[in-house]
Amino acid sequence: MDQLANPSAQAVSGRVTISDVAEAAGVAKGTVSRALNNYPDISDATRQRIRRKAEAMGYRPLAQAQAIRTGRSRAIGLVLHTDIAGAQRPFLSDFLAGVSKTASDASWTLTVAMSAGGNEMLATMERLVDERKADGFIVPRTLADDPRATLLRRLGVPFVLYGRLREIGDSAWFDILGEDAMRDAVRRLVGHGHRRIGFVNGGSEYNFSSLREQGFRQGMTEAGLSIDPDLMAGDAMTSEAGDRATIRLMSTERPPTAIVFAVDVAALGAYAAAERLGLSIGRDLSVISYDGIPECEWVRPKLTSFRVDSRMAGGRLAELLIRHVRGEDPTTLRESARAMLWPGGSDGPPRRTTDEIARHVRSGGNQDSCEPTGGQA
Amino acid sequence: MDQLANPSAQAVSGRVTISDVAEAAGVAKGTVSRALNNYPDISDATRQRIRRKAEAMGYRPLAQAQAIRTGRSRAIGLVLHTDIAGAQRPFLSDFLAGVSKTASDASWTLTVAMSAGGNEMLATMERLVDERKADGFIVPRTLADDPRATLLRRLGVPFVLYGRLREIGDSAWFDILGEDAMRDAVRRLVGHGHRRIGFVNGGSEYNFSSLREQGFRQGMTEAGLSIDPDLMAGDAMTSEAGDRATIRLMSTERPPTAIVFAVDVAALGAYAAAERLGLSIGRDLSVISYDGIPECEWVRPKLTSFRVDSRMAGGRLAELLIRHVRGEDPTTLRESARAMLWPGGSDGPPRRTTDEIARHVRSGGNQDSCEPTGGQA
DNA sequence: TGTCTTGCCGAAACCGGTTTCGTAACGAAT
DNA sequence: ATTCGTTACGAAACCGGTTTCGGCAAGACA
Repeated sequence: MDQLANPSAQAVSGRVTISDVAEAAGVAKGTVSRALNNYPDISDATRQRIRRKAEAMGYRPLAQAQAIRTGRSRAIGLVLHTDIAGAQRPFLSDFLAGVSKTASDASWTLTVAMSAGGNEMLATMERLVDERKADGFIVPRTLADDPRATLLRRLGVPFVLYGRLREIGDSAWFDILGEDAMRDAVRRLVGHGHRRIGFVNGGSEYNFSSLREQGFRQGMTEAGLSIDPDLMAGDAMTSEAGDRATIRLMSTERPPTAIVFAVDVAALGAYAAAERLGLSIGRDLSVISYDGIPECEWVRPKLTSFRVDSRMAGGRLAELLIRHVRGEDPTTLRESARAMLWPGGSDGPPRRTTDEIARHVRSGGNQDSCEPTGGQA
Repeated sequence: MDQLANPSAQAVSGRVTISDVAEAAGVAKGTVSRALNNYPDISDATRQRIRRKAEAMGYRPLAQAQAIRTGRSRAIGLVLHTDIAGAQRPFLSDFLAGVSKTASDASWTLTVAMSAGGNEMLATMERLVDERKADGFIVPRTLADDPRATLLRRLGVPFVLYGRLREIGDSAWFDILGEDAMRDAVRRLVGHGHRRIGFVNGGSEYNFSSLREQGFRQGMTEAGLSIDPDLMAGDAMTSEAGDRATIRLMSTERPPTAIVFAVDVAALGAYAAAERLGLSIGRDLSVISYDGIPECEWVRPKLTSFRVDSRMAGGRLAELLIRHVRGEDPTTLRESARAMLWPGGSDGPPRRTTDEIARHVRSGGNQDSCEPTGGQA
């Protein structure tokens, strides 16, 4: 007799409540709640009936109301740094797209906050938890020893790391295997014929830096190349730092013919450095980097880089977090993916020997900087 | 006798509730609520006493609980496009920083969603309202005739536009005066000595495009220059489109010596076009653009652009929205700001006449592309 | 056949707030 | 001294859910 719910019911009250469903189904509202939440003490027949009825009426529980009892509001928390100089900027849009798409498909929402790092960030997270605006967090840019993880563990709040801690513990995480990319970068350069290869790492506070260095070392070892400490630099998270590091490496007794960068923005600094040194990127100096920021496409020659699919990463992180909040064992919520090589014109066979480059640099460079700066159309 | 609240109370229950405050103050919880929400039927003495007590106990009302009665949860909604090719990417981080900083200072939070535009986006917004995850919206990238505004008006949900509608109505908005920037760009070029100046506009669906064109036209008129329809292009929202538009303008009978772009990404396309045509940006062809994306700094010569302070914009928008939700008249919630000139090396005095350029282009360009491509260190 | 489980559901308390309603106390007006 | 109107607050209903508690009926067991 009550095959179809009155569709106007929704229009009248503005929204279908659990009481509406209960009345329509002829049961108590507590029963509806338990039926929909899969309590074991509801018979399958009743559960199905209520479920169908709720569906037909377009009932969707109000997360807010659930939250005041359950403490959970189906919201993913994401707290970003305001300050890191452009570090996360390029990926942010894609990353958010991935997170929010997955979230909204699961009827979750995304609460975003920004803060200036340090204790302020921890306070922000605590406030979000306290106000029940976030059931759990995605923790981007994992540090080797991350205070955010420490805090969230203490609070008993679920979280998923984007990256891996030095001490993993029982945390859930998703990460891109930057170490594999660095190794493959070396392989590719060796394949071009390079023998002297430098490495410019990112900030040592990030755990990814040590992983990427490991990857670089593995690649060198595999190729039977020794690692010259003079050709190793670190803490380059800006183009200025990348510039300085490049200058340093190229000013050594026996400069490299190729440099692997752990971070794109640092690699961009190599372009400025090369310009001043009168070296041509892609010919005199090969560069391979990591991240795949859009600027790779703008510089000439285009920067060869391992591209990270930030959107996919965001999506995976969101799913892992939701499952964590729902109670799955975090140690089973771990995934990784690989970065994809995006070839530009910034790497290729060495056109000058180490000695030629060294001489050129020592002579002040720049005399023949007008030779075409490589790169295709 | 009860000077200081027992700080452990908070630790015990995990959170101070309104009942805790009521008990401590010796009043009914309804009284606390009314006192804190400035109901007129509470005496000043009582109000002060309760306020101080609440303060001392660190009471903060749970937005969720308030929401189920009031319908408002102190959350700003922001729905972004997933697809617009990188169009919003560079600003997003700063913009979010501005929004969330202002929001959190007012104890508000930010709910972010992304969707593929069109009806899906409208549905997303409606869902957020329905689930009380957003009390109002910031509407970025306002279209000339924006369906989001139509929807939100119909739903009676407050919103603030980032940009201006063609038909403003009674909407609240914040905007950067792109028209002033375009006018100033023309002035600057005229000051350099340019007489033939082209204009490449953004997408006609955006209202800012017609505003910026107005600004360009005003600048030209002011300088006593006529506007050649052959030197006007539009709908360039990508570097490819900017590339094509540049080629078209430079292939006319009497090509321009300078082009004003309404959008940075389009202006970046001019670099590729100039490369193929054998023209040197900043010498053969001056370019001024608008937005101030980070890529301006990476290209050579650096792109002269009017920089938008996205962080400030986000902050202002958040504040206007909060005030709107709190009941202020939206027609009083309107602000504008100016973009700031960020000079690069992409514009300067014309080094070649229109005719020389025309000859060069017709001859296939490219023979003397090796001349230093301008730009300082 | 009587009792003990067990399955299934209604009733009611509860979460942390807001809002309505009713009334005690007080001063002013009659 | 009544009556009346305010003022200021307590009590309780309410928002839309969840969860506890208890009881009825049917099946299991003795």
